[in-house]
Formats: sequence, structure tokens, C-alpha cells
Amino acid sequence: MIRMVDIAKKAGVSRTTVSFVLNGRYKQDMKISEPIVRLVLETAEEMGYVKDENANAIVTGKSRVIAIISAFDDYMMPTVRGCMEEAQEHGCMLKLISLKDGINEAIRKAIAFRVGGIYAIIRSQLQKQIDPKYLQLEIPSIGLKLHTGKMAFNQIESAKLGTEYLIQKGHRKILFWGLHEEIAKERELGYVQVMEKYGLKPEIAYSSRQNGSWNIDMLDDILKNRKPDAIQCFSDLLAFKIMRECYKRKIFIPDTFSLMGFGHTPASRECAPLLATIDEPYFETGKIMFHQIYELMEHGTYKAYTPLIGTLIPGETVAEK
Amino acid sequence: MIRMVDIAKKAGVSRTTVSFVLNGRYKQDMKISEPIVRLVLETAEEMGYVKDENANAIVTGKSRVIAIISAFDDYMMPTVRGCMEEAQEHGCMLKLISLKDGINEAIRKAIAFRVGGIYAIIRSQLQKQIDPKYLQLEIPSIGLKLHTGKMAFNQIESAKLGTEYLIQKGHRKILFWGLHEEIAKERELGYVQVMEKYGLKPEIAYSSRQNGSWNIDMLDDILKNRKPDAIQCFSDLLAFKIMRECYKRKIFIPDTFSLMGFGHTPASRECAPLLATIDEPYFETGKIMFHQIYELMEHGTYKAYTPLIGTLIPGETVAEK
DNA sequence: TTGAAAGCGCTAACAC
DNA sequence: GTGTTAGCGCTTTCAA
Repeated sequence: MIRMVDIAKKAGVSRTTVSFVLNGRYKQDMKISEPIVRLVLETAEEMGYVKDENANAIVTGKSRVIAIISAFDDYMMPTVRGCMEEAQEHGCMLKLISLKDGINEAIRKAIAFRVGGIYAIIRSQLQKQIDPKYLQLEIPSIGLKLHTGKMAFNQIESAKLGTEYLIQKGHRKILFWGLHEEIAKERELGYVQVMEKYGLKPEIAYSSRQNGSWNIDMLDDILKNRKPDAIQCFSDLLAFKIMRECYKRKIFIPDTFSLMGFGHTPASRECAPLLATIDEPYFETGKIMFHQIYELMEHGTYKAYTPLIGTLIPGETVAEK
Repeated sequence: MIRMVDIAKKAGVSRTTVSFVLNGRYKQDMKISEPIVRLVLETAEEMGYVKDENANAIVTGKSRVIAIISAFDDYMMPTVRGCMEEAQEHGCMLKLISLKDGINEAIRKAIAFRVGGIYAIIRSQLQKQIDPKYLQLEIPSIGLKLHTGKMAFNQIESAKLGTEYLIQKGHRKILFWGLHEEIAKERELGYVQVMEKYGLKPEIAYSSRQNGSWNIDMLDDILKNRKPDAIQCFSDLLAFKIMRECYKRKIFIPDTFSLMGFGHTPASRECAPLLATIDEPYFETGKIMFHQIYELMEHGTYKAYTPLIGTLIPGETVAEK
């Protein structure tokens, strides 16, 4: 591996000169003659010099590495990619740390590598387990303290898009199929607000959790008795369950009723018929994550970003009425 | 950040002693008294000492960081997770480098951080673009040189599982729907071998690429004239396309014909009806990736692993005949 | 403009 | 068993 001294030797200048040139400091403090600057730059290039960022970090005490601590569920790749690409744009790198050995061990690993910042995407349940000594860390972090680091996404406004779309397509009797859980409730709120805005009566059905999935036993009752024009689901996954049940019963969508999901999950792009849904901007979210932690690293503070609003993805499950 | 000297001072011993104790070297070369060992260990623990891995890497010239270079497509999260978890098991960390700025810039970044190893998951197209100077790198790497780093997966044997399953379910007239491309051809081979083993006549249809997807215009002809009991697709994505076309025509699956995919993509777990398919072990693949690069880092060589065979995922698209 | 020298946190050879 | 010392690749202060 070629070092600064090697360049200095070959170019016939001192190590300091090389350092100054390579760090662009010749423009400010130090005035180094144009030809020498060029000579050094060319020699470095020609020798294939690549600065050792670790040595650099040790001496400056500043690292451009950001640790992401998370369970890295399958759907998170776009988020990670967004964060990573934005990081690279700013000369930073991402180090991934899994929660496999617990949150405290994960933090320890981040410290061991003296990362410049930590972004944790973890449940508040885990936040509570963090060893207090890690909460007054010298390393800038987001997501370790309770109720920080929630990814910025406006559930309410995003859900509204779906309801607006259904109404615009001529549906009036729209049922929201939700869950008694925080995020589902926010989406429900968006639905209710739009319905009321149009003077329509909100109708809501709730599933309960049933070993990892949700129970949709009331489907037959809903279709036979409540007969909605359209069903807006709090999530794509629920919509898929409904689609499967309908397929079994040979009930066609959107012939019998229109269907709207939420999430724009990979399956919504492949299923038959293609599911109308709301895209959650995971990639953009990753970018924002980076900007937050970067601001914190650079200026010691970060501003809460305006939560993102999703995008309506029209599909084949919504009929024109 | 607390350092070794701080421990030495507090414990009243020398820096060397601390270093030896903390690196477990007191067991071999140096004999350090039991009470001192304990004293040092306790002091370190109590002061919340975390060794600086970067400083360590600089002086030993060995880094336990592995760079993964890839486009990080959405489906790759399980692979990354498998690799990461296995890495952590062995005290290593993963650094992700995107291909956003090109393969050479990605390699440069890996070098800049003096990573211990590089695993690139890139197309041979990109491998050809690599600056030759990076091919005689001092850093152990897999996937940079042409035709290395292919993830270990036995397409042929995995595809066989699907055909065997269809036959076992009573199907005889099975059509393989493939593509004139390498991986699809391997899967086709598996199908052909099983068909011949049972004395059945292989029948194959080929799609051609059509702006990013595949054309399935021959579907009607196949259903009307060739009338297969079952169709085995070279990939889930093709199966989904077929399912969508059938839905439009109100042709039911598996009533009219059985359908088998390949890949166990997220959509296959949600679509109506649930698609029978072959699981590609991405998580396991990630683990193997780690072991390969780790072996290379530790012993300068790695053995080709026996390619993994997928797992049959029964679904609702295959009927009992 | 340039060079010498100290220092970042750590390892390791060597003498005590 | 323990302390001294040099050195890893880099930055940065201070003189020249």
C-alpha cells in the first residue's frame, strides 16, 4: 500500500507538502507553488495513492463512517440504499450492524470502530434496554433515545390519497378496513377526514391479530350485507388476504368491489389484478435519514424533516364507476 | 473516549500490561499474575473501555471489516443480513459500498478504508470495466475477477424439485416456459432431466424480452392448442404475468392448469392463489459469502462451496390430479 | 513555502 | 512480570 512518504520521496518534496496539497490546504493557510501542487497531484495519481481513512480518522478524531443499527427486515433494502447513496454523495460510508447480539453489543461495535455517527432503527422496546452509559455517548446518534429516529412519513396525508382516488373514480360507499394499532389508526384518520370532506359516511371494519396475521372472518358479512363499492385497506398485506379469499369464492375484483391497499409492497406490483396502493417512499426515507445524522455530525443539531407523503399507485383493483 | 493509558494509570500498571491482558496474550508469551489480570479486566470494564479497532487495524495491518460492493437490489436484504450476521459471529463488520459512482470508485473506497476483504456481487459486464491496477490488489477479494463470486446456487437441481412435485401431484403433460438466457436454460435442463427420467416428453415454450419484461403472447395458443396439465415457469415473475392474463380471461388456476414458479419472491407469498415455487436460499447464500471471503482473508484461499439447492414451496397453484 | 517534530491509540520487540 | 521504546500512516504546530 503506497503512503504519503512514498509520494514525497518520488516527487522530491516533504511529507508535509504532500499532506497539504492532498488536503487542499494549499488554497487557504499555506501557499504552495502551482507547479509543486501539480507535481504532487500527478505523482499521487500515477502511483495510485489512496489515502488511509482510518489513520486519518484516528488523528483528526473525525470519522466519516455512519453505523446503521437495525434488524434489517426484508423491506429495508431501499431505505439502506437511499441512505448509502446519499452518504456516498457526501463522502461518507455506511457500516451495518445487526441486532443479532442485542442492542448494547451493537452500540459497542459502533464505538469500537469510532464511527462518526449512529442511526438506529429500532423499536421503543429496544430503546428501553439500552445501557444508560451509552445514552451520553460522545458519538452523535439518532434513534437510541426514546421516541427519536422515527422515520418521517405522513400516514394521514398519504392515506387520504387513496380515499380521494376512490371517490374520484366514482365510489361513494367506501369501507376502511383497519386495525386497532397506531399506524393503522393514523391511516384511518386520513380516510375519515376525506369522507367527511365529501359529506360521505365513514364505515370502518377492524381485524384483530391472529397468530402473526389478521383475521378477516367478517369478509362474507361485509360483502353480503354492507355491500361497499370499495374497500380501502390499512395495508397491502390485508388487501392480499382479501384477494385470496375472493379468489377462492370466485368473487372478482374490481367487478364486485374496488380494492385499495397501502404500502406498494413488491407483491402489489405482481399480483392479479395489480393492486392500487400508496407508495411508501423508502428510498427517500433513507436519504433523509442520512441528512439528519449528517447534520447532527456536522453541526451538532438536526431539524425534523417534514414527513414525506406517499404516492398514489393506480392499479387494476379500482373500477371506474 | 477512554484509552489504554487511562486504564493503566487507574490500575497502576503499565500500558503494555494492559495491552497484553486485553489481547489475551498473557496466556501465551507473557505470564501475568492472576490478580493483575483480574484487576486490569475489571478496571477496563468499569471504565467502559472499548478498544479502538481502527488504531488496532493500522498497527497490525489487519482489518476485520469486509466491504460488500453491489447494486443492492431490493431482493438482496436477506443476503446482506446472512452475511452480516455470520460476520458478526466472527467479530467482523460489513461496510456497504454502492455502485452508484462506478465499480472503480467503489473499489477505491474499499481501499481508502483499508478493509480486510472485498466481496463484489456484480455482473461480468462490470467486472470487465475494472481498472487492471485493482486486480492485483493486496486486499483479498472475491467477485472482482471475471467469473468469480457467483453466488453458489444449483439451478438445475433446484428446478428438478418443481418438476418432481408436479409429477408427484399427478401431472404428465408439463410445459416448461423458459427464456433463451443462461440461468433460465439451467432450470430448463433440470426440468428436461426429470421429464426424461419419467419417460415423459419435455415441451418447452420461450418468451422473448420485451421492454424489461417478457412477452407471453403465446399464452392463448398454449392453453387452447397445447393444453398442458401444468406449466413450470423459469421464474416467479413470469408466473405472475401468466396469472394476471388468466385473471383477465377468468381462467382459474389450478382449475384449468397448474402453475409453478421459481424464486419464492415476496409476491409468491401473497398472491391469489399462493404460488407454488422454489425458494432460493438468499440468507444462506449470504452466510456462505462471508465464509468464503473470511477463509480467503485468514488462509489466503477459499474452497468453492457445494452450490445450494432450493426448497420446494407448495402453494395453491398446483392441483392434485 | 517547506521541513522537523510531536502526537493520535494502539502493538510488539527488547531489556530490566 | 513489567516498563521503555519504536513504529503504523496520518495531521498539524512551529521554525526556518
